[in-house]
Amino acid sequence: MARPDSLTPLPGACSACAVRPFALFRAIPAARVGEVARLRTGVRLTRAGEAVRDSVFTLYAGWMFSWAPTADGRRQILDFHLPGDLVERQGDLPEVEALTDASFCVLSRERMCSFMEQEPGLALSYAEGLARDRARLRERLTSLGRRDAVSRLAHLLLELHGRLMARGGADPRGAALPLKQAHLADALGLSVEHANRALATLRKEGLASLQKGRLDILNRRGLEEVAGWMAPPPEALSGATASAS
Amino acid sequence: MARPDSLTPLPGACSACAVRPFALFRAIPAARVGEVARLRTGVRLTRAGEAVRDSVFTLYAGWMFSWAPTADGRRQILDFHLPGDLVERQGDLPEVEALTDASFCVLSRERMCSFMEQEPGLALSYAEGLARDRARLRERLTSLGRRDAVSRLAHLLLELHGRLMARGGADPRGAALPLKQAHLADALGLSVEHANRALATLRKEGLASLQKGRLDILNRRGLEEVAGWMAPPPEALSGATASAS
DNA sequence: CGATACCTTGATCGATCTCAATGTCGGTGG
DNA sequence: CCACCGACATTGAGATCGATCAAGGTATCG
Repeated sequence: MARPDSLTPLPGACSACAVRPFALFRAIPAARVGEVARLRTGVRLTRAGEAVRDSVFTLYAGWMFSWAPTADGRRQILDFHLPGDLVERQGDLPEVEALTDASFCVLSRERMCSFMEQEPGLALSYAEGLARDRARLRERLTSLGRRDAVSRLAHLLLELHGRLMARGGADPRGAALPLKQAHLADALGLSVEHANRALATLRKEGLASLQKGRLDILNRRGLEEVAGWMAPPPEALSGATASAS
Repeated sequence: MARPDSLTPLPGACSACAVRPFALFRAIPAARVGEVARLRTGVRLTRAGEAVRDSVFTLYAGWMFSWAPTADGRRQILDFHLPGDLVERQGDLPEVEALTDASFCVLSRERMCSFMEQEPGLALSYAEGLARDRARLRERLTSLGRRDAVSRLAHLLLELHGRLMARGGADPRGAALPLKQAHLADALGLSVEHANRALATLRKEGLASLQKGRLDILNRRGLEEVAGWMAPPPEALSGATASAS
């Protein structure tokens, strides 16, 4: 049931890392990848549902999500993390939890900083990732502020599908999504019951269906329509450096 | 009525720039600030309510905001920009509009990028700004997802007050806020009428009042209480470089 | 003085929440 | 094999928060 690769041991050498083309270190020329290994303080495995306490790491396999608690004890999911993503926590926030079994490379914040000071390409790659995060958060903010439940849901499904496509983790008809309805609800600012009804609406309209961890896109055009989707723009300031999208 | 300094001519030399301590270029040692001037392609003035089309600039005086249109023609305000902020647009989005009369320094994206490649401190400073934006967006996302109207409003007022305090633009009792209720509504995902009622609630409870462009914080503790406020955490990955907060 | 922009208030409507069941399915122990 | 259990999904009914619609009110400015 867990993704086959989530607990696979990581390659020892970063040069062989399967997610590097999508990760922070894509910016480092192949010849110098050896130095990257020295930023790493360890490799970890974690089980679905566990909290992750490391403060800087690259997710290698599996999914995670970041969330913030509210005063009344509920939570808001801030972002989902896919293989290759750099995840960062400062102090206690945000909380990061493994959505599936997962493995990741812990990095030394200190060594990263000094490496970035010698290697502007790395700093720019880091900035590029932040700019992407920002763009995604802006899109979500627009959803929560101005779109109704069905539209929000459609939007999130398209976003996740797009991110998976970009790393070869999906085909155009759908993808594996290990989300429970509770995660959708917490990401979209809805109650679980209403998230369920929104999902049912998409299914009844023949637009998309999410069942048993599998997303099926039944009518892409229609789904984009209800989402009020606009194609994501190219890249941020660091666009000059950008490569894969 | 407009802020006195919004249309004041900018100093010719970046070394004399009043907002540099809060801006992207705070990272550049004083001795090298001369080179910064070469990144600048021009200085602009704009009137309140006008759209700004330049794609990278540092706001010098006045306020702006970024927003995204929705499919049904409404809008979501994504962020407010204060003097010293770096503002960036890619392609058409987000839209940026001047909230007050404003003046700003337009930068060459191309020259910025190449300068960052020689000057990692600048790239890190850029990243620091992005990380701050992200933190703010996360907080807003939590508001829109999980807090009610009054709490959202209290949160936004505290956030803006904090940002102004950090640059010496406010005292602990309040600050000048050139926002109309329509801006609050569009930032908080509310109707104007409901934003008005939320504001009235804060006033009636003796927590805060916003009138004629002036925010008064009447009961900070109480305001933080209804906001579900948690003190903002220190800095991001680039924290090693961080200076003022 | 009138016009315009902004704020305020009230009444009604509707989307979403809450609460309370019920259903489904995969596992687990007897 | 079956009974039960826990986690998750689904459905229904009623309560709420905030949207919408419709007037006014107020202030500023030409």
